[in-house]
Amino acid sequence: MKKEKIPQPTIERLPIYYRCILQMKAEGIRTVSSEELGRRIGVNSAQIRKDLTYFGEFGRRGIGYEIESLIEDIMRILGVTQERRMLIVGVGNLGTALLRHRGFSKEQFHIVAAFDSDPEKIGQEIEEISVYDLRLLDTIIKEKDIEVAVVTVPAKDAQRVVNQLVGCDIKGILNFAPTQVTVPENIKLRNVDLGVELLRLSYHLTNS
Amino acid sequence: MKKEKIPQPTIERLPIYYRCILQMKAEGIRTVSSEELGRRIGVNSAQIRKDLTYFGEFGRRGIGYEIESLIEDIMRILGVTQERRMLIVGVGNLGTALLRHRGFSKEQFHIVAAFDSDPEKIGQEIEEISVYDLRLLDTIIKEKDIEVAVVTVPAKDAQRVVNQLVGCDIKGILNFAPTQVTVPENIKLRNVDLGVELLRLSYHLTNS
DNA sequence: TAGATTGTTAATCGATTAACAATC
DNA sequence: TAGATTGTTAATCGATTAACAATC
Repeated sequence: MKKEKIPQPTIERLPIYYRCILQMKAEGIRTVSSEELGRRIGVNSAQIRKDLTYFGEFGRRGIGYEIESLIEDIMRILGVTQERRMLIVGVGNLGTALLRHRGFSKEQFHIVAAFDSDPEKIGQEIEEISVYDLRLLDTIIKEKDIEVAVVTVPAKDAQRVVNQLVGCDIKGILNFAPTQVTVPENIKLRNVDLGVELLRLSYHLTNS
Repeated sequence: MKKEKIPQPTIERLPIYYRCILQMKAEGIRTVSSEELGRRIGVNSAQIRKDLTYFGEFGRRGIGYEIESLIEDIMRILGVTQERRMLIVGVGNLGTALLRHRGFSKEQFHIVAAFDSDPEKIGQEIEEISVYDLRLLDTIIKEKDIEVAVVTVPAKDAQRVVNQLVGCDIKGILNFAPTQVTVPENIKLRNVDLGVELLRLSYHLTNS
């Protein structure tokens, strides 16, 4: 689909660029050079130019990048233009917070269903989103045409839930459970592990 | 303090190794080879051996690594042995979830105070942790000898709060606010941005 | 034209990995 | 001794960055 392989670090940085230029737009700025953008984000300006040219030529020599159009271009690259329906498995503290969190279920991602196996929680509504029995996963995913799953279950249940999701043809998973899970390579998996982040912080606090 | 510079990717991986061998210990496994550990985590075995030898010689040729002692060694490297007192600024959905989240405030990190500027929230207790007026930040940090701050305030307030924290001699910050904040270089900062993770997932879903 | 800044090449830097002597 | 696996070197791979022609 693409001519040249995009380096993983480039992909990791793109959303950061996107966030930064959105903020600049809000500040009323119209145009930005790679130099200025790099300064704000803390990366080399050549890096930014190179990252962007993997996807096209978005700047004007002597001028810089027009913010309005760069936003549109990066939106297209990231696929932000396409709406995506999302579910949450595990309506504990974190899951509930993410359900309530305005801004998590915003932009293109919409949480449309929640799941738990606790009978106390099943049937509840949180922010107008129904909590379903985990056993209905397959039915509801098909019914509501859901592509993405957020996993906020305890570590011990994570792999089982992920297996279930994979079986239901979910395309992407954002895993918050503090454990390594595996998926077939056609499924996109991203891990967000708060404990691991604390350990990394701990390392830096200890060794400096 | 260290002879050789430790590569950043090595530091990022160490907590992953730690998590994995903790789990193996729980499974009753006594010894592991770099080959087996690499297979579980999904990295090359030479990578693991190299990462570990930045810090010492922990294995035995022909045998592998003894899990019990490797855990102790990595704990020491990560500084997990040292208890650290932590606060949360911003008692919204996410902040409250983290306060309640058993396991976040476990191991060496203990949440000992929470802060907000909303009079409705100030004075409350969540999981036996008091919510203080943000203006008391300096006093309480000194009083309770707090080193680490978790920031869960809205994006627009993040930089101001971070500046306040820096002024109070906080040593490390875990920032959940979806915005780029800057700190002096002697302060350790880690960003966890859920929105950015969703954007990265979006990229992979769109381009594949 | 002069100044600014991109897109791109090529050099540099750094991280990963294959290979193997050391050794359990 | 034979087999396994580490620690470490050196080769490979890939990412970052300096430099500059193109061009606004």
